[in-house]
Formats: sequence, C-alpha cells, structure tokens
Amino acid sequence: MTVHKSEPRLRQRLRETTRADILEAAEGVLAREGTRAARMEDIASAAGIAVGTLYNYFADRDTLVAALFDSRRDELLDAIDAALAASETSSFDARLEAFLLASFGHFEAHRSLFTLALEDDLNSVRCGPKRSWAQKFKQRLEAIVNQGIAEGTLGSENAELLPAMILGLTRGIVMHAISRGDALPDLVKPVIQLLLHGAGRK
Amino acid sequence: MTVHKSEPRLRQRLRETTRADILEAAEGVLAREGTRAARMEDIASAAGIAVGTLYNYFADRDTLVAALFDSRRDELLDAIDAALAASETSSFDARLEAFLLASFGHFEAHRSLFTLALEDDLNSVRCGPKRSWAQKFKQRLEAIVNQGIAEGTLGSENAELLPAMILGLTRGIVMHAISRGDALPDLVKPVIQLLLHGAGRK
Amino acid sequence: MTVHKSEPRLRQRLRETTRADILEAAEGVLAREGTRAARMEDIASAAGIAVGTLYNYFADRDTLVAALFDSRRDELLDAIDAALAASETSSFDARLEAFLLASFGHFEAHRSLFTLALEDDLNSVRCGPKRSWAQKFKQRLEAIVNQGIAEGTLGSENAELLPAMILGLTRGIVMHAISRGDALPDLVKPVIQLLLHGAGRK
Amino acid sequence: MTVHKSEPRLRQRLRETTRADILEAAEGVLAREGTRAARMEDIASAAGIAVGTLYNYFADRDTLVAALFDSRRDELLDAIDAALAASETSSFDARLEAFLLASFGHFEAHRSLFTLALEDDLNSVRCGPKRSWAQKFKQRLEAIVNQGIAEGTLGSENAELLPAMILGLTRGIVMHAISRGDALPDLVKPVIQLLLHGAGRK
DNA sequence: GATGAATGAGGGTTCATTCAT
DNA sequence: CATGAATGAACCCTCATTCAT
Repeated sequence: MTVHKSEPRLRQRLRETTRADILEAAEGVLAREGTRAARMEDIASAAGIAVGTLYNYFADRDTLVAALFDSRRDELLDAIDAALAASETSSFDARLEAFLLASFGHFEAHRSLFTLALEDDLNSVRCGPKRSWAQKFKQRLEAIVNQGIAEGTLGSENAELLPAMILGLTRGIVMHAISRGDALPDLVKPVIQLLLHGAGRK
Repeated sequence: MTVHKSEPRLRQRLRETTRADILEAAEGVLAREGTRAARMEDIASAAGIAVGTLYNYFADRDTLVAALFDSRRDELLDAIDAALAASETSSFDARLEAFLLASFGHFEAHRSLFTLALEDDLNSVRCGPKRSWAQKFKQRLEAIVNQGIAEGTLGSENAELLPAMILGLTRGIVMHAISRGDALPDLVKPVIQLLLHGAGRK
Repeated sequence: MTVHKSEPRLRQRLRETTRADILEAAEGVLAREGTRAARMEDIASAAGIAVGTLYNYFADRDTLVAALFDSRRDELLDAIDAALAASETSSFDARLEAFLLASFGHFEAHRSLFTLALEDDLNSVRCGPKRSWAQKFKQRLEAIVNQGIAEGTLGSENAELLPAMILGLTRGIVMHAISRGDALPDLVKPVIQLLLHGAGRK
Repeated sequence: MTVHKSEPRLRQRLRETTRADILEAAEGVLAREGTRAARMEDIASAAGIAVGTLYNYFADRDTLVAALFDSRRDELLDAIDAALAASETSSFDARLEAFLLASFGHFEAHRSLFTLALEDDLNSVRCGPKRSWAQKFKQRLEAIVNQGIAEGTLGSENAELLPAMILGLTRGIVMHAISRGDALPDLVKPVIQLLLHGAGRK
C-alpha cells in the first residue's frame, strides 16, 4: 500500500532526476560544441539515453536549450538570494562581498557554460528582457547599491549607472579569470576596492 | 598603356567595394536573424547579388562571418589607435577619454552588430585568442594604464587586473546604453569618475 | 470447480469486450484523424488504456487497422445475410430492398468509418482481394441478381456487370447522403427504380 | 539579344517541364507504394533529381501530393469539357457517351493513380469540398442531366439524385474494369443502357 | 565574374514497438 | 495483464556548397 502510494512520488523524483541529468549533459555538450553545433543526438548520448527520450522531457531543441539557461540562471539567483538573506543585517561592504562570492562560486561551478551565458545579453536584447540573466542580476545589485547609498557608504551620483557598471566589472573579471585559469574568489577584494575607492593614487 | 596598367587597380577597387558591401549586408542579416539562423541566401539577397557570388569573395560561410568580425574589430582598433596617436602627448585622463570616445563611437555605429560581438569573448575562449576582440582591446588599455601609473595618476595595485576591469566596465555601460537607448558619449565621464575615484562617498 | 471451469469463459468474454472497445475507439480516431495520421497512442487513450495494452490484443498497427475493417465488414455482411435469410422466399424486389436497407443501416451506424472504407477498394487492388469489402458485397449481389434473372424480373444482358454497377450505384448514393446529411433509407426506392426501369422517360 | 530576351521563357518552360516530371514520378511512386508510404526520396529518385530539388518546386510533401491530385483532376475536367464542347449540339445520348468516353480515357491513362483517387471522396468529406474531384465531376453531370430532361429523354423524377448515381455507376464500372483488366470503352454502352432503360426485362 | 538551380549530407522530430515494473 | 517511459529507425526538410550557363 505504502508502496503504491509513494510510487507516483518515486516516478516524479526519477523524472526530475532525469531532467536534471539531461540538462547537465546538455551543458557539457553545448560548452564543448557551441550552441550552434550541438546536436540533439550528442546531448542524448552524453546523457546516456536515446534521442527520442529527450522529447519526453522537452518539447523541442529550443525548449531544451532555454531550459538549460533558465535553470542555471535560477540557480545563480538562488545562490545570490541565499547569500543576501544570510547577510541581511550586515554592512554594505559585507553584503557586496557576499554577493560577489556567491556569484563567483556559481561561475566557477559552471565555468564551461558560462562562456555561453555571455550570449545571453544578446538574447536579452533580441528576445526582450524575459529570459534575461543580466536583468535579474541587476535587480539584486540595485538593492545593494541602494543600501550602500542609504548607509552613506556610496555617494549618490550616477547611482542608476552603478548596477550596470558593477555587472560589467564582474563580467570582465570573470572572463579574465576564466581565460587565465585564475581562482575567482581572490578577485573579490580588488573589485570592491575599485568600486569604492577607484584606481587613482591616494 | 596607362589605362591597361590602371585597369587592375580599378578591378581591385571594385572587388574591395563588393567585399565591403557583402560584409555590410551580412552585418544587418546577422544582427536581425542571429548568427545561428542567418543564411547565405539571406546575406546574398541583402547584398543584391547571387549566392554563388558570395563564394567568389569568401571561401565559405565561416570565413565570411570571421571576416565580418575581423573587419569590425579592425575598424574599432584603427579608431582607437588614431585617437591614441592624436593624444600622444596628453595626460592619462585625456587619453582615457579619447580611448573611450573612440570606442563608444564605433559601438554606436555598429550597435546592431555589437550585440553579436558579445559572443566573441566566448570565441576567444573556444577558438583560442586569435580572433579575439577583447585581447587587442586590452592591449591598448594596458598601454594607457601603464602610462597612468607612470604619471602617478593611477596607483599600482592590481594593475594587471585593471585592463580587464575597464573592459568589463565599458561593456556593462555599452550594454546598458544599448538596451535603454541612451547616448553613449554621455557615459564617458561617469566611467572615468568611477575608475579614478570609485563610487564611495568622499 | 464449476467456477474454475467458467473462469476462462469470463476471461474470454472480458478479453472480447476489451478488443471490441479498442476497435470502437480506433474507429473514432481513424475517422477523425485519418488513416495516415492516427497514432497508436491516440487509439489507446481513446480506449482508456495504455499503449502497451494494445499490443496484448493486436500484433501491430497494421493488424489492428485490418481487424477494424474486417470487423465492420463482417458486421455488414452478417446484417446482409440475416436480411437475405429473412426474405428467403420473397420476390426479387423485396430481397433487393432488404439488401439495401440492411446495407444502408450499417453505413448509417458507421458513417464516420465509412468515409474511410472507401480506401478499401484501393486496398483490394493493392493487397489482393483478400480483405476486400467490395468482393464479398458483390458475391451477395450476384446471388440476388441471379434470382432476379431466374424470376424473369431482370433481363439477362450484361448480367456480369450488374453487381459492380449496383455496388457503384449504392456507393454513389451513400456518399451523396453522407455529404448532404440526408437520411439513407429514403433512398432505397430511387435506387431500385433506376435499376429496374432506368431514368428514361416512359 | 533575342537570346537574352527569350532566356526567361526557356527557364520558364524548363521549370514547367520539371514540375510535370516530378508530378509524373510522384504518380508512379504513390500508386506503387501508397499515399501513406511514399517517401520524398523515392519520388525524387524516380524523377531523377535530388531530394532538395523537390523543395524548389513544392513547399512540402502535402503540397506536392495535393498538386498531383489537382493536376490530374484538372486534366480530367479539361478532357470532359472539351468533349462536351465538341458535342454541344448533339443529343443527350451522344453527349453522355462523349462524357463517359472522355472520363474513361482519362482513367485508363491514369489507371495507377485512379486507385488512389478513390480516397478523394473521403477528402471531400474531410477537407471540405475544395479539392473535391467528385464535386466538379457532378457539376458536369448535372448539366447533362438537365439537358436530358429538357429534351424529354430523361424523366424528371429523382433528378437531383441522378448525378450522384451516375457518378457511382461510373466508379463501380471503372473499379470493376481495373480489377479485371477489362477495356473501359466497351463499358460505355452498358452504362447508358442501364441508365436509360434499367436492367428490368422488357 | 555573376547567376541561381541542383545537390545531398545532416539535423530535428515522430511514433510504432518493447519491456521492466 | 496493464502500464507508460525508453528506444531508435526512418522520414521530412534545410541550407551550405557547387557548377553549367
């Protein structure tokens, strides 16, 4: 009886697992072959399943690719939100650091995909801001920036540009680290330093 | 005879013109359809020529697309180099401003393509640093940064990270401006401000 | 014991019921989607069972479809044979009328499938006369025609063409009625009239 | 110059020829393999061209198949209309004979396809009367029947059913001839005989 | 050199069939 | 026996590339 009751749950769980496995396989293949060249058959065999099975989980290729990017974006946002929630009462500096550490950790974990995520900005222009990765990223930054201003840590000039600039800064650093193989967490301090005090000589 | 001698020149010039027309047509089509979906026939008809003719100018699709990005990158680098040459004896601030103005001007002119150029970083990771846009951009920045340090305008900490960060900053601002339709030149000052003094309250 | 003896019977009966349910579901789906587009899964879900179960009753798709047409054909022939048996001693006119009424009744009941049964002639050409619906239909007509000749009601010229012509006539009328929504039984008289006396003015 | 002017014509003519060749190849393949099983590749190789070329002439498989049936239907109707025009002033009997001869001739020429055309009635029910073959066939019959009534050769009872019945009759006879390999023209007389005077003994 | 129809390998997708639960 | 997810052969269609005119 218990068995019969829980069976749907098991099914459900298995289904979710398989879905996740497919996305992980897709991540590897897309990163290796490129978004353009990645073939459904490659993804299937990387996931250890048959082509047809892919279509039991995703309506078509586009849906699968979109699901992959959505999934990774959501994981990133969740990590950021958790870090922000954990540092709710901290100072601006601490929260910014928490934000960057969470972000960098996620990029590190998905280094391969991240190279592709860069195309995303482009999508946010082409497909509208719906799937945008940068959009939601900026929203979190806005909140932090506002806190910094309220606290008096940040000046209020160019406040509306700051999120975009921090986002760019972060990206520049991540690309730099990825292409040189540097460890990301070490780069948190320099970013904060530049942000608060600039690179001018004191 | 002179006529005969110069005829090849005319031919040559016509050839170059057609080549440039094709690239311009390609720029529009790629921007509109995306790198993935853009078809050779679309490019040909946008250029007002037959498909086959494309192959008299470019070996294959990949070559054409690469030529497009190379061309725009070279134009950007030429504009930057000209601006830097013109401000050879100026101060760090002035040269940085010249650099940013030249860059932003180029982005403004190729707004449509620029959304695609973002994929390029990705390529620099995947195809090696050969075609990289960012790579050469950074080289120019390195020279400016070094001058700033030598002049005493910039501090010397994290000097090796600065080019990457400025690059990112620039990109963040450009994306922001593109998605909001803002004028790019207005954003030069804020970038320099952040770079030199940070966003912290004085 | 008796119980044990009759259990197989129950099973047998259940099996037959399910089989019939499947065929009925298939009839609806084929009529709605077309022979080409109808999918095994559609049939299964219309029958309220799982795809796999279909294969416990029919070896494969072709077998199922063939069984459907065979089944409806046999029902038609049974109805005709019953009508003929009931009018065994009647005159030619009466028997022909009985024949047509039985046929039309069946078409009326399977209006949806009948549109498909038209493909069947085609099959009788392509797959040989085995599954033919028309073949057996004609056999009955032959018997009636022969009686008509023996009775002296029909002339004997073109006797071998008459069954084919009556069959065609019947079909033409049925198609006409189906496409216009007319009631079939009303059309029995006109068919007999044409058949016996033609449409020429007396 | 003339050459250059007429080139488009040549192109046009070649295009039409190829289109016709494709339809003829398709006719053979469809007849051999069935509407369901016929593959684009088979059609292409039967036409002596590559698969891709098919798509330069027809948008997709459905369009090609529809074009085939439309084409043959139009040819039939043209043949009928020509026969009717040629016998404009003749009596009812003569015109009916002309009609049947024209029809039978066309069926004979497209014997292979005709087996498939039977599916068409079905389509006329499913897809509406647009592509219908029978629909237009009946229109011609209506005109002839009306003439017959006006002339006094036909009685006026059941006049609205006559076209459908003649159509059915014709079909029954054609199927009979096809399945037995009989010559169609020989069957014109019996059809007219039945139609005018019935099969009853005089 | 320009043209654009022909080519055909290759990819996305479907769906009859199987089989572990 | 019922189930329905997994399978993968098969098919439609696309589009980069070629080549005869």
